[in-house]
Formats: sequence, C-alpha cells, structure tokens
Amino acid sequence: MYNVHAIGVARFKGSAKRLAPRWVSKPDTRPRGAERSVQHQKLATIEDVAALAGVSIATVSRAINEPTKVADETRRKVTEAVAKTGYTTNAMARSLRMRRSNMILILAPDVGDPNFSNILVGLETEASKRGYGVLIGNTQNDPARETDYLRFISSNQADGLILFTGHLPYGFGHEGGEARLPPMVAVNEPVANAEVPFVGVDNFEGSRVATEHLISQGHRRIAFIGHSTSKAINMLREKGYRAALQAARIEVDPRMILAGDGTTESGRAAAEHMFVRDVLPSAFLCVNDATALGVIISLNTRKYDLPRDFSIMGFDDISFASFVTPALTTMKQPRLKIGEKAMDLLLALLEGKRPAQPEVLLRAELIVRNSVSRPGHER
Amino acid sequence: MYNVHAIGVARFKGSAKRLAPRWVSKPDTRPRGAERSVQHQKLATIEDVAALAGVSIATVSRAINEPTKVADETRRKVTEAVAKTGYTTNAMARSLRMRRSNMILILAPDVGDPNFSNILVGLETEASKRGYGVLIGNTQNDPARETDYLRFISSNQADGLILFTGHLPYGFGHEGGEARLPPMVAVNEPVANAEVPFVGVDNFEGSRVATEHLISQGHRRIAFIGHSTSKAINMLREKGYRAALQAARIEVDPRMILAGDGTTESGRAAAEHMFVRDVLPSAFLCVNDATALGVIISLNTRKYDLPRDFSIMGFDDISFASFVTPALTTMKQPRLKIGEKAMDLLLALLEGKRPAQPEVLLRAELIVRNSVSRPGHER
DNA sequence: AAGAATCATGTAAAGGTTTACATAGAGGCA
DNA sequence: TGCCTCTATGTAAACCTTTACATGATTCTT
Repeated sequence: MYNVHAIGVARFKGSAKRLAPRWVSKPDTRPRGAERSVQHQKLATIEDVAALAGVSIATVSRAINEPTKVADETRRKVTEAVAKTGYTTNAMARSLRMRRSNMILILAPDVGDPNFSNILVGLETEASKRGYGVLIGNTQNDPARETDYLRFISSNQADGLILFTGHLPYGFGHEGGEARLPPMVAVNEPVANAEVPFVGVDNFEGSRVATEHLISQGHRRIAFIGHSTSKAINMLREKGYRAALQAARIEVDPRMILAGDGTTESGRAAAEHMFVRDVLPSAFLCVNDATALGVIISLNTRKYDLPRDFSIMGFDDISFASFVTPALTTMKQPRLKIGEKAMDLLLALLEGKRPAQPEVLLRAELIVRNSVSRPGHER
Repeated sequence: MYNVHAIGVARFKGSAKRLAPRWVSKPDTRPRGAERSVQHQKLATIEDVAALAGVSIATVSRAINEPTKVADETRRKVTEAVAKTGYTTNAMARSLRMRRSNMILILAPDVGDPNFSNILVGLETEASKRGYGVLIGNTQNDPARETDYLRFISSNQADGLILFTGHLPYGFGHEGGEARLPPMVAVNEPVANAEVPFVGVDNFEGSRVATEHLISQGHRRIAFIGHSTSKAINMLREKGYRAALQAARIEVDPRMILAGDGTTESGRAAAEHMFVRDVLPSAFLCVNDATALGVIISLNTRKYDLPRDFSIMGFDDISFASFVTPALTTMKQPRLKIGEKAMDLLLALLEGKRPAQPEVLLRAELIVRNSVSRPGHER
C-alpha cells in the first residue's frame, strides 16, 4: 500500500515539475533542448559528429559499426570527430531501432543468497565480455514481483532471461495455452514442467563421488540426511548415494536415510533423531552444507570429538564451509563456471541457435578438509 | 547547409509518400518486418491500442500516464483495448523520448562479496519499489571495466550510479578538470577526494559501543587488532575504541594496538605476534569479523578455551560469524537498510533535491553470542 | 446572448539511431 | 566509346513514445 502511494506521488510530482526551472545548468547556455533534460548536459549526437566530420549520419554510423565499409580517410575523420565531441551512441535510440537492448534480466528469489552470488558473478562476467549488460530482479518468491519484472521482457528492455527461481515467472502462459516464451536459461534449479535449458551441477554424479570418498575412507554405515519426495536436487543426490553404495556392494539400510529439507535445522533434527533411535552411522552424507552444519551442531553439542567419532560430508561448498569446526569436507559447485556457461548458452539462444542439449551438467569438485576421517578402529 | 537541404527533400518526399504504402492491414499475414525480428513476435504498439479503442495515440498515452486527464468513458475503452492487445509500453521508446531510463547502475568490485550482497538486496528492493530497475557492473577493480561501464551512464542507459568501489570510476574527470558527475551515492566505502554522498555504518560509534561492551564485562586490557594509517574504516574504528577507553578512564596502551589490514591472515598474525612478545590482553577487539576469525584460529590452535581464556569481538556480522566456534559477538551492519537508504538518497538526487547531509550514518547493532565472557577471575 | 474559460481530444514534431534504397563516380572490359 | 560492376556515400524511413499546440465542444460569466 505504501508502495502504491509512493509511486503515485512520485509520478505525479515528476510530470508536474517537468516545466519548472532546470536546476542543472550547463556552463555555456544552450537554449535549444536545454529545458528538457533534467539530469545531463546535452550529449553529442551522431549529427554533431557527422557535421564535424563533414559526412552524413549514415556514414558515421557505418564508420562506427561496420568500419570496413567506409573509406580509410573517411573513417579517420569520423574517429577524430567522435573523439572531439565525446560522442557515445545513445543506447535507447539504438535499442529502439534495432529492437534489442543487449540486456539480460536475471530473476532470483534472493540475490543475497551466498549460493547465488558467485553464479551471478559468472553471469555478469560472461555477459559483459560479450557486450551485454545484466539487470537484476530480486523476486523474494513474490508472484507480484515476478509478474512485475516481466515488463522488462515485454517492453523490450531485456532480450533474455536467466532464472534462478526453479519455476516460470508467475504471469507467463496465462493468456490461453502456450504463450511464446522469451529466450531463457535456468540455473541453480531446473524449471519444472517447461522445456527450459538448464545449466547446473551434476548432482547425481557429485553425490556419487562424495559417497565413494566416504567409502574409500573405510565407512560402511553411511547415513544420508536430506531425503525428500519433492525437491529434485535432494532426489538426485540421494540417487547418487544409493548408486555408490550399490557399486560397493553395501546394502542400503532404510534407517540410514532421513528426511530433510536442506535447512540447518533439518540437519540438526535428523541427527538428534538418530540418537533417539540409537541407530548410528559412522559417517553422515548430508544433502548440502547447511544440513551438514546442523549435524555438526548437534554432534558438537553432544560433545563428540569430530571427526574422530563421526565423519561428516556436505555438498555445495558454501562460504562458511571452511570456517566451521571441523572444516567441512564437501563437493564444490563450480559456480563461476555455471554462471558463465549459462550466459553463454543464453546468448547462443539469442543468436538463434537451438541448444545442443537441454541441460548442461558440470562436475562438482571434491574438497577435502577436516570433517572426514577413517572410522571405527580409530574410535 | 547540409541540413537545410536534407530537410527540404525530406519534407517533399515524405508527404508524397505518406499516402501510398501505409501498411493498412495489421491482423494476420505480415510479411514486412517478419524477417527482422529474430526473437519476439511483433508486440502491440500504442497505435494498435489506439485503433482498437477508436481514439488517437495521444489519448492512449494520456489514459495510461495521466488517467485524470481523460474522460471516464475513454479511459475505460483504452484500458479494455490495452488488456485485449496485451500492450506494454516500449521502454526504449519511452526512455528515448523522456531522456531518462529509470535505471540505476551499481558499480561494485565484487558482487559476490557476502558483505555486499545484502546491501544489494536493499538497493534493489527500494529501487523496484520506486519503479526503477537496477543494473549491475562487476568491475573486479579493473580500470578498463570501470571505464567500460561508464557508457551506461553516458549513453543514457542509466540515470544514476551507486558506488561500492570507494573511488570514482576510472575515466571520470579525465576531460580537463572537473567533469560534471552524474547523480551518484557511495555505499560501503566513502569516495576519497570527491564530494559524493555516502551511506554507511557509523564506524566510530559502533566501535565505541563494542569496546564499551567489553568494558562492561569487566575487561580492562583490551587489544585493538587492525590499526591502519590508510584505511578510513580502520581508523574510525580505532578512534571509537580509544574514545571508549578514555571515557572509562582506561589508559591506552600502545602495545595493545596492532596493525592489520582486515584480512583473516592479518588477524592470525597479530595474535601470534602478541604471544611472541608475551603482552597479553584479556580481550581482542578486532577491526572486523574476518580479522576476528584469524585471531580465533590462532587461539584455537594454541588450545585455549574460548571464551574462558580470551574474549573476542568482531565487527560487521558477516554470514559465518554465527557458525564459527565460539560464535562471534559482533556489531551488525544494517546492510539492508544501508542499501535502501542509499537508493532513497540517489532517487531524491535524481528528483533534483540536494542532500541534506553529505553522509548518512546508520547505527551498528550489538549482537551478543558466545565469544565474550567476563575475564580474569574466571580463568 | 455573446464572449471567456474549461475540457477532451487530435495532430504532428521530436527524441537518436540503423539501414534499405538511391546515386554518383571510378574502373574494367568489349 | 559505351556499358557494366563496384565502391563509397547520401537520403529518408522506421523504431514507438510523449507532449506542445491546435481545435472543437461545453460550460460559465456577465
């Protein structure tokens, strides 16, 4: 409510004020057009450059965008005029004409999430490298905000979309049947019920490797914390866990598999539950680092000596993983790469290429720290 | 001369041609233009809406932007037509005409930095609330990238600038003397040698409160880790430390003040140094949490029992502060608020208001965890 | 009842590009 | 020489808005 009010007032005031005396004046008085620009001095346009170089605006445009198509001498004159006037192409005019903005919209539930931020850096780096800018939309999983951000796409302010949310923005496909989706790529979480290319970590393989690591250290009784019937990530990681056990001919004990939604609290609760039931593993394979932290808290509280008494393994390698005691052995998500690859894929899409594969899976890297040791005989 | 000629020709030809092609049909087969748009279907324009509503495009524009200025009945027809066509204002055309993009550029050395990300969320939230979008520029402190991002400002693609970098983007003010700066606000770190409004935490006051907290717990021998002669933040925090000691009539012992650049390693090194010299405090006031972590690592390695043997205090409340053992007592930066306030200030600037104060300082909040206890007699 | 003021709407210009098409000059070739 | 091809450049349209100004219809004033 406050929002609406604020916006209303702002807009009204803005338009009412338009005529009022401009407060930013350029040093030299320039009557034409001066009354309009609220913030900047009048910028040089392509016409100014053309006049100075003694050519037409078309030639200037070509000299800038297709240098080979103009005579050397002309190009020289234009370059010089550009430098002298300080001309920069007006991006708005260009976008309007070309019908593309060279902007990518990133829709994430929480840009502050440490899991996201490095992907963000990767996205930005690759985009910038290719001449694109990125625009962020922090939706907080609020449908209204998701819908709101669609205007960036529908108003041509962004050419493509990166989705962290795991679902299509609320408001798509509402107009009777399959509305045409803009070019987009999902990251972090695949989009359910829609064919959206996805770039992420190979959860199955990563979890398999993690489990193998525990097995290689001699563990046979390995608990999996984070069973879920709804979360795709959890399901894949559990699958990898089962595959590794099976490959090592270790029977899967259902009592060793505990539910968890990936929060620290769920990890703590699961560990406590194990003690209550008194069915104890020698190692905990946690669906992610947050869960592992919960397990560690529970074990620390019970005054166990880690990792002597129990081994713990996480997944993700989030920032605190190296600071917790014991420092967490985990699988590192190649976040930077995920971002870069996702942007690369999106830009390819924008250039009209159909993606080779619907999803790109990158390998997680095993990071060995102090939370895993050999079991049993050392107890 | 060239202009005059061009205009003459244009007018003649234009009016002659205007009648002929006038692409009358709009519904189905649209051969023209189809070959151009690589990505989107043709979007509805204001003309489509106008045609459907049976009014002029000017009226449509007014119905949308200044609803009170059109008759009720007309507004109804327009609204209906908008809904039917799915019309969205083309942001590029609008920006071109209005000479403002309603976009804010955020320049940060590393968007992935956990210290930044929550400020980012605050910035985005406030911007979005006020109808602005945010665009991120990750500079990695690379002058080339900083310069590169200036085009967003100079090409009208962004109306204002938020600076995390602590310095003006490389490339400003290069054109002989004081180039006019675009509206901008610094955050996280004030900008040296330039009058840029700043929003941040009150480092002096926060540090004073932190020191007071230690004093109130009975500490008299308090070390300050993080002395610096160059970093403004460090200097302010040291000042707060000194002020608190002075107010409590505790003499400042120079041996209790150790240099540090704010990294974890510098914290570890400083603590080690104290042991080497064997001048020990009962509490460590660290310039930030990263430094505190270094101190904790050093003390843990030496097998001290924390916080019984030593108390440690940080500053910032970065994400791992609560996970480290012992959980860190620290001063929390109101990051979300900083972001919101900074954006608020910038938007005010854009509306032509001069800022009341050149800097806005927000209070840090004392977060009590487990790393501080009463000294001495409990040892 | 005539003129003034107000209101709702329309017309057209302007904002700064890119690019299809036109044009003019130069060079190649029969 | 006459014709064709190339190359370099210019002309003007199109991209889609917002808004100053004009217009015609109402209502208000005196």
